Amino acid sequence: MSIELSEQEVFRRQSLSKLREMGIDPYPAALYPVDNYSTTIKAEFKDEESGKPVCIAGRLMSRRIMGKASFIEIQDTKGRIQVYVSRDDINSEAQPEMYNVVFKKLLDIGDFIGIRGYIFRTQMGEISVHAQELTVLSKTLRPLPIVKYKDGVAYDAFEDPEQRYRQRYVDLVVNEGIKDIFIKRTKVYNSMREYFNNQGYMEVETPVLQSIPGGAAARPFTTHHNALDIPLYLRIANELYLKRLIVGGFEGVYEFSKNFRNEGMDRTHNPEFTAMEIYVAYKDYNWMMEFTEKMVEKVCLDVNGTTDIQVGDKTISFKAPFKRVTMIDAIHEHTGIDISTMNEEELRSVCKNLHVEVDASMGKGKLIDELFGEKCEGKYIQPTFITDYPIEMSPLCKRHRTNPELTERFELMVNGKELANAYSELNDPIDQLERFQEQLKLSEKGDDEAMHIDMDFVRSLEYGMPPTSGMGIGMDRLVMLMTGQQAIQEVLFFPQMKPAPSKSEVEKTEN
RNA sequence: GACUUAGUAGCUCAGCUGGUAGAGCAACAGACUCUUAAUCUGUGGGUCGUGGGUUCGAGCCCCACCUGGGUCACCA
Repeated sequence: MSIELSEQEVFRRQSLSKLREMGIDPYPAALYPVDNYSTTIKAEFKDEESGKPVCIAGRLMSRRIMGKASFIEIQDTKGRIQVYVSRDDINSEAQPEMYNVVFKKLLDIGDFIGIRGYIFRTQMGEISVHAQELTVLSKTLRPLPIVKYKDGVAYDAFEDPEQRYRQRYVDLVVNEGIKDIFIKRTKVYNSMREYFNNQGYMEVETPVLQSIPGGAAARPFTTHHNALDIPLYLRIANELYLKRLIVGGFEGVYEFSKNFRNEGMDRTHNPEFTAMEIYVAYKDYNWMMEFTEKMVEKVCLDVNGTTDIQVGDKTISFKAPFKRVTMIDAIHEHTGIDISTMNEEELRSVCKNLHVEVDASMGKGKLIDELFGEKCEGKYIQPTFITDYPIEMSPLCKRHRTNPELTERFELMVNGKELANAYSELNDPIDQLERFQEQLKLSEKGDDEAMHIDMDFVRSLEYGMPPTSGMGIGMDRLVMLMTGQQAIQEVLFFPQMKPAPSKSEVEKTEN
């Protein structure tokens, strides 16, 4: 059983056969000696250089045929350039039908072609390439969506998000600006690497498959190792492994960590996402705040050349330093209530009065966290460090040097969302074990996201970890901010999707 | 997971109080040697997401399912 090809697909397959009949390989093996790019030619051209030979390659994206001469647009990796193709220039003794048959009949929009020619300026003033030789480089069998542009405005853009994400390759080819988002994504990574490497910190790799999914509170993906016959989990964080490396004697280590969490999906959550975590010995969270704001400012400058970013209708300034507010002050500021001396019962009634939903399993720390989350978090649009979180919420974080109910923790809030999270790391092995045991109690109370106990990690602390500060930052969210995107799907090449109902595309055949 | 909204030609979209489908671009045939959303003439292309139901008759009404988007809940 075969599924019928569309009319346009049938025509393209016929063109493919005809090319072969004419002795033209539609998928040639030899390299094509490209020596220029569309936008480079346009940027660097000077009129006295008219006639300079170039060799370019790319997709044929539009055609304006006027009898014996045509203008086409070639799209290469950097952009588009217009090419003038005339019959008498590209026909040759070997291929006298190059223009009338190959170019006009057998080529389609989307096909890869190579052009040898020279640069010139048209009568309308557009810098173009005058073709002297046309080479078929790869024939396309499916029609691309046709998006036309005039003065930067797209007409009939390919914009169904389902199709754009499922077929990102098409999105990247036809929609202007999509590639730029991903180019910026890589610039963000490069800028951050440069920042860390310049200070002597080392990029490392730690296990993705873990037998205890530690370092964060989240539901993991589960898998199974056949040879060992044990369950394994895709990591939800890499924190505990990086700290083991600090125990081992590295002064600063960092990792861009693809993490996996088996939770809901929406426009700020994808089941696999990237966090960058860095740990530096002999530092504390105050040092880390400065380190973080300088990093974010540098990244923003490197990527955008400015510290002001437009996200939706808001302008966000990443100019360091960022504002710092303790969590208790934040709650005071946004509710008018001072919770600093309250016990669990008093907090519970505050939540009730403010209509913040709570349940019986929540302890004092969780209640404060809920209050902050409901009443404050969304208010911090400009980058702001929220500091000194309750101890129950932070089982891997060192107790605050002046208040044992709090921890030396900060989160960086931007655009009403958490962007980064950092601690003065807990390095007291006895305290760490007790905190893990508290988590176990929470788990028995019904909290299915409480942390697992990792005894090997505790053992490593018993061997001694220097005072250390660590910081994690959500790379996808950072890229969203740096590119002004409002959905995580827009900054991931291939966001997670439910499999589309298959109509056995593979069975498609001609006839 | 809940609510809501959508799925019609390769793409972007119309489609009346139910009477078995239209446009632009793309495609095909033709004209045109400086066009640029090229233009002009002509032509073809659709199991209207899938499966049921109501009806003389369903793209439209009803039910179920599939796959998106949005809002909420949980989370980074």
